[in-house]
Amino acid sequence: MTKTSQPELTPKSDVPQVLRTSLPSGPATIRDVARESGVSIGTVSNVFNNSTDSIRPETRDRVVEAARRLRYRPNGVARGLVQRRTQTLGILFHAGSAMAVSDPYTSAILHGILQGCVPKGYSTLLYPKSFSNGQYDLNQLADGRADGLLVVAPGRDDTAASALTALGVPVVVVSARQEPKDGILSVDVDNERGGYLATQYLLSLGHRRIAHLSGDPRQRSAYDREAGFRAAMAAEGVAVEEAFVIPCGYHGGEACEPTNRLLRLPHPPTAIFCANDNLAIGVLLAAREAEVSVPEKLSIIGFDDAPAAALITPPLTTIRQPLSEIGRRAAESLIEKIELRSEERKSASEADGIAATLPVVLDPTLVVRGSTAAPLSA
Amino acid sequence: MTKTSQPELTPKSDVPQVLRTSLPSGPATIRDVARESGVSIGTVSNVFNNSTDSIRPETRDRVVEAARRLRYRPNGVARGLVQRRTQTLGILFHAGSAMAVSDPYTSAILHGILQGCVPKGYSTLLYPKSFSNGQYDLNQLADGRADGLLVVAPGRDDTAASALTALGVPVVVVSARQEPKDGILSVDVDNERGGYLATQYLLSLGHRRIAHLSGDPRQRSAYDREAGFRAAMAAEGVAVEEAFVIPCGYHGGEACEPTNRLLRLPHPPTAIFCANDNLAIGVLLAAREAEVSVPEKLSIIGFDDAPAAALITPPLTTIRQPLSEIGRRAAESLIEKIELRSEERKSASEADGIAATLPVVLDPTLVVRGSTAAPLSA
DNA sequence: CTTGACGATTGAAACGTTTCAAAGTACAGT
DNA sequence: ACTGTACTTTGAAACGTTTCAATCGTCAAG
Repeated sequence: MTKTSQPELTPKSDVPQVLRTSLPSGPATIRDVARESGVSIGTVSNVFNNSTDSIRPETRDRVVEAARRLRYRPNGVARGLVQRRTQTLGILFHAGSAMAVSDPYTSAILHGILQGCVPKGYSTLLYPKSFSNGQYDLNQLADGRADGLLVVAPGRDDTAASALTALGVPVVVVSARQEPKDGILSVDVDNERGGYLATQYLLSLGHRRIAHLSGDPRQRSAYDREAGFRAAMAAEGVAVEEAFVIPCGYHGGEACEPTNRLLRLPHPPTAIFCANDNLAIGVLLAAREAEVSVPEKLSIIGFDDAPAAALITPPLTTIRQPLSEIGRRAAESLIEKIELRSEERKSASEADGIAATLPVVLDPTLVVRGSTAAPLSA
Repeated sequence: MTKTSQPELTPKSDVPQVLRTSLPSGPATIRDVARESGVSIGTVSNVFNNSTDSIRPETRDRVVEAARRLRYRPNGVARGLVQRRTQTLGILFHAGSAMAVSDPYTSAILHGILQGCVPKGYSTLLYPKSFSNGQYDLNQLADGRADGLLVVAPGRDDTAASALTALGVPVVVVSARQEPKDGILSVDVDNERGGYLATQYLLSLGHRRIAHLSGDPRQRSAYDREAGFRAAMAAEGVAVEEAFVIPCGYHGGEACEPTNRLLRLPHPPTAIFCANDNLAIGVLLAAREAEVSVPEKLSIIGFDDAPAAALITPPLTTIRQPLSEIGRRAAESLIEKIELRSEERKSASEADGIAATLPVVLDPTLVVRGSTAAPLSA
C-alpha cells in the first residue's frame, strides 16, 4: 500500500488484474459489469435496485449499456442471502394419490394463492408432502428459501404449522381453522355455517329424513360441517337419525357403499347432505346405478362447488366455498406478516408475543341446481 | 502484520471477538454450531453433507448434538450460492383468467411434474405468466433460483424457451412439440395421431359429414390435431367440407356459436371432432339447448380426457392425453439435463453444440364413452 | 529416531449480491 | 481563497454456506 504522489492517470492498472481473466465462465456477474463500465460494484448495484439513491444519468446509461452487452442478470440467490429475503412463499400441501395439485380443490386454492402472490412480486415454492409417505422435512421447509409458509388443509393432528411457527417462520394456515390461542393465523370458509345452510335448505324443501355423509375425520372441517348439519336439524326441531349419519371421507369412492346401505333401508332418507362434492357425485352415481331418480326420489346436496358439480346430470346443488379467495387472502396475510416482521427487525421492537389470532372465516353460499327438490311424500 | 515469535498458547483469544456477541439474532448458523461444539466450520459442514469424508464418530455426535440444541438448520440460500445449484425446477405456465393452474389440463401436468421432481429431491418454483398481461421477466426466470425451466404449453410465437436456452439455462418444453433443429427438448402427446384416431373412429362408425372445431391457432397442437383429422379423412377418401372446419380456441365458450351455426345448416354434420374437451362440452351443452340428441343425432368426440369428460351426460368419448406422464417425463428429462451439465462442468469438456434434439412424443388413446354412435341415416 | 502414510480437522477462499459509512466532487455563497 | 452543502461514487464488510489444499496427530514400518 504505497501511496504514489504522482497523479494516477490509469488508476485501475496498478490493481492486480489476476482476479478474473474474463473467461466466459458462466453468466456475467455484477463485478463484470462494474469492470466493463468502469464504476464500482456498489454503483452497479444502485443502478439496478436503489431507485432512491441519486445516480448521474450518464453513469446509469453506461452501466445499463454494459449490463446489456454482457447479458447481465442479477443473481437472485446471492441477493436472497444478503437480504435474508427471497420474496417467495412456500406452499405445503397434500400430494398423495387422491389429494394432489390436480385435485380441483387444491388447485383452486393454489390459483388463489398465485393471485395473491403475483401482484406483490412474490414467487411460490411448492412443497408437496411426499407422495409416498406424506411426510415433510421441517429443515427443508425452513431453510430460508421461502420467507414464509402457507400450510394447506392440515389435518387436526398435523404439527407442521406450530413447529414452523416455533422455528420463527411466518405461517398462515389455509383451509383449516385454527384456534385463536394457537397464535396461528388461518383462513377458511365457515364450515359450520355451510353445513347449516345446506341442511336448512333441505328442511325448507320439506325434507325430514335427511342423511349426512361426513368428511375426513382427520380434518376439522368434517366436524364443523356435521355440527352445522345438527344445528340446523335442531333449530327446526327435527331429530337426527344416527343411522343416517355416516362417517366417510372426502373421496368419491367412499360414498358408494354407504349410499347403497341407506337406499336399502326400509325407511330410506329422502335427502342426503354430503360433506363435499366428491361424495355427492359418488352418491349420484350410486343412485343412478340403483335407479333411484334424483331429485325426485332423492335430493342430494354437496359442498365445495367443484367444477364438476355444474356439469354432472342433474347438476348438483351445493355449498360454494370461495376457494380462490381463501387462497388469495391467505397469501396476502402471509405477505403482510412477512413484511411487517422485516419492518420490526429494522427497528428494534422485540415484542413478538404470541398474541391470540382471530381466524379469517369466509362465508359460504348456497348454490341451487337440479339435484334437490321437495320430497315426493310432502 | 507483525509476526509474534512467542508460541501462541491461546490462539483464539487474540482474534478480535467482536464478530458475534451471540445475541439470539435469528436462526443459528453453521458458525454457531461450530463454536458450540468446539470444531471448525468445515467440520460441521462435513458432518451434514459429506458422507464420503471421514469423521470421527465422537466428533460427529458432538456436532449433531450441538446442532440439535441450537435448532440449527442449514440455510438453503447460502448453500445454493456456493454450489450454484438450488435443486429447483422453475415452471413457466399460462395464468390468464381462462388458463390457470386451476385448469384441469395445467394442473394434471403440474401433478406429473411434481411426480418427477419429488423423488429426485427437486423443488418446484412457480412462474405464472402475469395474470394481467401474460408477460414474464426473463431476468427473473433466469436469476439462478431455478436450475432449469419447464416451459408449459408455449404458443408458437413464444420465445421464452429459446431465449432461456440462449442464456444458458436448461429448458424442456412441456406439451408443445419443438422442431429437432431448435435444439430444445420437448415432451408432448402425438397430437396428429390423436386427431387421426378420433376421426378414424367416427369414420368407422359410418360418419361421413364430420365437422372439426379446431383449437387455439396460437398453439401448434391445434394444427397438428387438424392435420390428423384431415389425414384420416383423406385415408378414407372422404372429402373435407371446409365449412365444417371452424377455427375456435381451447375454451368451452367458443364452441357455442359455431355449433349453432353448424346445426342450422341444411345438411348439418352428423359428428363433430372437437380440439379439446372444453369445446366438446360446449358443443354438448349447445346441442342440449337446441334439443339435438347426443349421440343419436350428433356424435361428439373430444380431446384430453379431462375429469369432467367422464362425468357429463352423456359421458364424452375422447382422446386421452397422458398429461401427468408428460409432466413427469419432462421433469425427469430436465433434471437429467441439469445433472449432466454440472458433471460436464467439473470436467472441462466444452462441447455444448446445439445438437438436434428429438422431441419425446407420447401416444394418445381413444376412450370410447357415450357421446358417439353410428349416424342415424347409416 | 526418522519417515511415510493415513485419517481427521482446520482455515481461508470463494459464491454474487446489498448495504452503508466514508470519501470525493462540484458548485454556490461568502 | 475558503466553507458548506448537495450530489455521486467508492470500498469493504457482511450474508451462511461449501470446498479443498494444507496441517496436525498418530501410529506402523524401516
